[in-house]
Amino acid sequence: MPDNESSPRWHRRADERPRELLDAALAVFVERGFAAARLEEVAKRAGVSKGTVYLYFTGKEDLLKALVRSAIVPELENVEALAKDHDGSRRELLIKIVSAMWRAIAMSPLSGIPKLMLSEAGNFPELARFFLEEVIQRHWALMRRVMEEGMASGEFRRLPSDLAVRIFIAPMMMAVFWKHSFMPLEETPMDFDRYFAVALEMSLAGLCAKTETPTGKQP
Amino acid sequence: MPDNESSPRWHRRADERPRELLDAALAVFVERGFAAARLEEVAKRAGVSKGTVYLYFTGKEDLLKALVRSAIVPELENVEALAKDHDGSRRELLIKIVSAMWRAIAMSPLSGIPKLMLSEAGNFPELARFFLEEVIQRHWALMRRVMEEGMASGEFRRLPSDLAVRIFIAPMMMAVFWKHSFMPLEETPMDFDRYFAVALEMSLAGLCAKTETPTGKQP
Amino acid sequence: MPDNESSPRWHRRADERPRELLDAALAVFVERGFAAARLEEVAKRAGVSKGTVYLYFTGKEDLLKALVRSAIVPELENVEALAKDHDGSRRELLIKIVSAMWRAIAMSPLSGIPKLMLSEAGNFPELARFFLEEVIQRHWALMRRVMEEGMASGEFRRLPSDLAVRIFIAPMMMAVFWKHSFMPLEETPMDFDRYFAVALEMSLAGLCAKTETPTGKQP
Amino acid sequence: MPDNESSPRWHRRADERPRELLDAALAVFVERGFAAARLEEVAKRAGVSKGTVYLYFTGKEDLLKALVRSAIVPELENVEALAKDHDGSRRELLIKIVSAMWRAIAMSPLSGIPKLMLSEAGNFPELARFFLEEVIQRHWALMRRVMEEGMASGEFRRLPSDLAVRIFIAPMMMAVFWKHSFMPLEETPMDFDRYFAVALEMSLAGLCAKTETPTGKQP
DNA sequence: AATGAATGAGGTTTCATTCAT
DNA sequence: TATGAATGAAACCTCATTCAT
Repeated sequence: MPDNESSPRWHRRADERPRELLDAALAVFVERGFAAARLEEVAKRAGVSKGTVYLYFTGKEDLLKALVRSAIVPELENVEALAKDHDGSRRELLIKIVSAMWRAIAMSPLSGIPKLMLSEAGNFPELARFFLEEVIQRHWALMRRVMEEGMASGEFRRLPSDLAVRIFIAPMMMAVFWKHSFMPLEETPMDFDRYFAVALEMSLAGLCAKTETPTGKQP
Repeated sequence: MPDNESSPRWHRRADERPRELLDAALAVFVERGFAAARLEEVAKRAGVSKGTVYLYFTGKEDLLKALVRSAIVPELENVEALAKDHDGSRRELLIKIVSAMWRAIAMSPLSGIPKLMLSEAGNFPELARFFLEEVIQRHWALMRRVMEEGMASGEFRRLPSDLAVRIFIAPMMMAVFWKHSFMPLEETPMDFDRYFAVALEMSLAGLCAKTETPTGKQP
Repeated sequence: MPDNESSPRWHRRADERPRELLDAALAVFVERGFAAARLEEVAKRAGVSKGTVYLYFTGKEDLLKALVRSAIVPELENVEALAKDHDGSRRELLIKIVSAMWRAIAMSPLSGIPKLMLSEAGNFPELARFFLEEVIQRHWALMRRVMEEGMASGEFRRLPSDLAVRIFIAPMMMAVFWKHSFMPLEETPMDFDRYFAVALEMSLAGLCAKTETPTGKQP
Repeated sequence: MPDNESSPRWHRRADERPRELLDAALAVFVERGFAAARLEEVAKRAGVSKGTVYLYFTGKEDLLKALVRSAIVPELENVEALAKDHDGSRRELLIKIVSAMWRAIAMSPLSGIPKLMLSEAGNFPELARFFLEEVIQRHWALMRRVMEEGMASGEFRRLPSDLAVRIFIAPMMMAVFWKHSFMPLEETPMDFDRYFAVALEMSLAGLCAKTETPTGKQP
C-alpha cells in the first residue's frame, strides 16, 4: 500500500475506450478466431480489466459486430467518393480504386477484418450477410460499373463483368489473407509493394489483352 | 462369423471408421472453425458416439492434424506425377496442373482444408508450418518451375516468378474460400465452371500478354 | 493412482439422478433462495459434479421449474381423489382434506416449495402463475366447494367462502413458512403436532361458531 | 446559503438520503429478494448514483440490516404503548392491537419487511435472530399476555396461549405475504379490508367459541 | 469395439465495491 | 457530497476428455 500517490490504479478514459477495445479485439479475433479469442486478452491489450469490456459492449458477439460494422464501410465510402470525382480513363479509375483499397484496407490493421469475416461467416450468418451486402457487393458494384464502362468504350476486353471483378481483385484479397495466416511463418516474408505492383500489372494485362488467348479444353 | 447373431450392437468394420470420422470432422471444422466445432457433432455426423472418436484419435487436435496431413498431400503428388509425364508446351502444362488441382481440390470436399488452415494458422503454428512447407510451397515450386521454363522459352512474359505464381492461382484460391464462407448466402450462387474458365483465361492472358501494359503511378 | 480398483470414481445412475438432483435443489433453493443458491452446492449434495446437472436440466432456472412443476401437483391430485370418494359430513371432509395436505406437504420436504415460490414469485412470474393456477387456486377451489356445501347444509356459518378458505388454512401455511425460516433459530422449536391440533380446532371453531361474535369498529 | 449559485450539481440535503435509500432498498429487496436485487436499481429508485449508496451504508448487507432494524421496532413500540394505556375488555384490546398492527404494518410499505425476512432468514441468521427476538417474539409476548388475561377472566377459551397467538394472527400474516408474492398475478386482487374484517371475526370466533368443537381423529 | 454418463478446467458474464474526478 | 468508470471475485455454463458398463 504505497503512501505516495505516484500512479493511480486506473484512469477514466470514457471517450477513448471503445476505440481502444475495438482495436484490441480486432487483433485478438484475427489472431485466434472468434471462438478461441479470450475476452481477458482483449481487455489486457486494451489496458483494462475484463469487466470494463462490458461497460461498452454487451458481450463478445456485440464486440465482433461493432468491429465489423464500424470499420470498413467508411473506407469504402471514401473510395466511392473518389470514384465519383474521377475524370479520366476507366483504366486509370480502376487503378485508382484498387490502389486506394489497397492502401486503406490491405495495408492497414483493417486487413484483419476480411480474414475474420471469412473465418466466422458460418457462425454469424446475420453479420456475414451484412458484410456481404454492405461491403463486398457494394465494392463489386462499384468496380463492375467501371469495368462495364471500360468494356463499352473499348478500353477493356469484353468479359462477363460479374466474374471479371472477382477475378481482378483476387490477387489483392489473397495478399490480405496471406498476411494474417501464413506470412508470419515465411522465412522471407512477402514484399507487399512488389506484390501489388506485379499483381496490378498482371490483372490489368488480363483485362486488356488484345489477342484472344485460347484456354484449351476445360476440366 | 456367426449367422445366428440376431442384432449386433455395433455394425461397421473398424477400418472404415477413421475415414468416416475425418470426413465428418472436415465438414464440421470448416463450417464452425476449430474452436467452435463440437466433437459431439463430429461424432454424430460420423454415426458414432462421442467416446468412439477417442478410439481412433487422441483428441480434437489430433483429429485436425490427421485431417490436414492426410488429405491434400496425395492429391498434390498426383499432380506432380502428371507434370512429370507431360510432353508439350509449358502453357498446356500450366493449364493441366491448374485444372487438375481445381478438379481434385477446389471442386471436392477437400476444398474445406485450405479454408480451415487459413482460419487456424494462428492457433496451430506447427501444423500451419507443415501445410506451408508440404503443400503450399511444394505446389508453388512446381508451378514456378513450369513458369520459369515458359519464360525461358518465350511462351510467357518475363515476370518475377515467385510472385507470378501466387497471383496466377489467386482467383482459384478465392473461389475455394468463397465456397466456404459467403457463397451459401448469395442469392444466385456463383457458377464455378464459368468462373474457372474465365479466371484461367484471364490469368493466362496476364501471363502471356504481348504488349507491355503500363500500370501508371504506384500508390 | 491406486492399483486396486476398490472404489470407482463415479457410478452410472441415469435413472435416479433427476430425482436426486431435484431433492438436492429443493434443499438448497429453500435454504438460500434461488439467486443465492450455487449450482455447485446442489451438485455436491446430489453427490455429482457441477457438469452433471446440465445433463439432466438445461440450467438453474429449468431446475427450479422442474422442481415446482413436478412436486406438488401429484399430491394435490391425491387429495382431490380423496375428496371425491368421501362419504360423510362436510366437516369431516374438511378435516380430512386439511389433514391430508398437512401430512403430505407440510410435514414433508415438499413444504419447502411454497416457501420457495413465495420468495421467488417476483422473479419468475410465469412459474408463479403456474403455481397460482395449478396449485393454489385449485386447492382453494376444492376447499371452497366443501365449505359452500357445508354452509348450505347448515354445518358451517354463512361467510364469504373465497375469504374463508384463505383464512381457514392460513395457520397451516404459516407453519410451513415458519419451518423454513425462523424455526431453526427458536430455542425450543415449535411442536408441529400440537400446533396442528390446536390450529384445526380453532379454525373449525371460527367456521362453525354458533353465536355471532361482533368485531367492533374497523380500523 | 449563497443566492447567486446558478445550478448546483447536487440538490438534496444529506439527512434525507438515508431514508430515501432505505425506502428504495425495501422496494427492490422485496421484489427481487436480497441476492437478486441490484444495488444500481436501488440507487436509481432513490434518484442517486451507485457510489452514493456507499456514503451512507457500508454495503448491501448493511443496507438490509439498517432496513430491518430501523423499520418495525418503532411501530411495535407504538402498539405496546397503546396496549399499556388500554382500559377495557381483553377482547377489545386484542382487536385494538391487531388493528393497529394491520394499519401500521400490513397496509404500509413496511409489509415488505416480514416477507423479506422470511425469504432471507436462512442467509442472515444474525439478522434473523434479531428480528425473531426484537420483533416477532416481542409481538407475541404482548399478545400472549392479553390472551392469558382474557382466558383467566373467562373472556376467551382456555387454549395453549403460545400456539393460540400464532394461530390467531396467521391470517393477517398470510395477507402480508400474499400481497408481496401472488397478489399481483391475481385477476381480481384480494380486497384487504373485507379480508381483515372476516379474518378478525373468524379468529375471534375461534378464540371465544362457547361450545367445544371436537376435532375428530388427529392425522 | 462401442457407448454415453460423468467429470472439471476454462471461458463468459454479472455486479458489489472502489476510487479518480 | 456526488458521480460513474473501473475493478475483480464469483457464478453460470460448455464441452473436451475419461471411464464404467
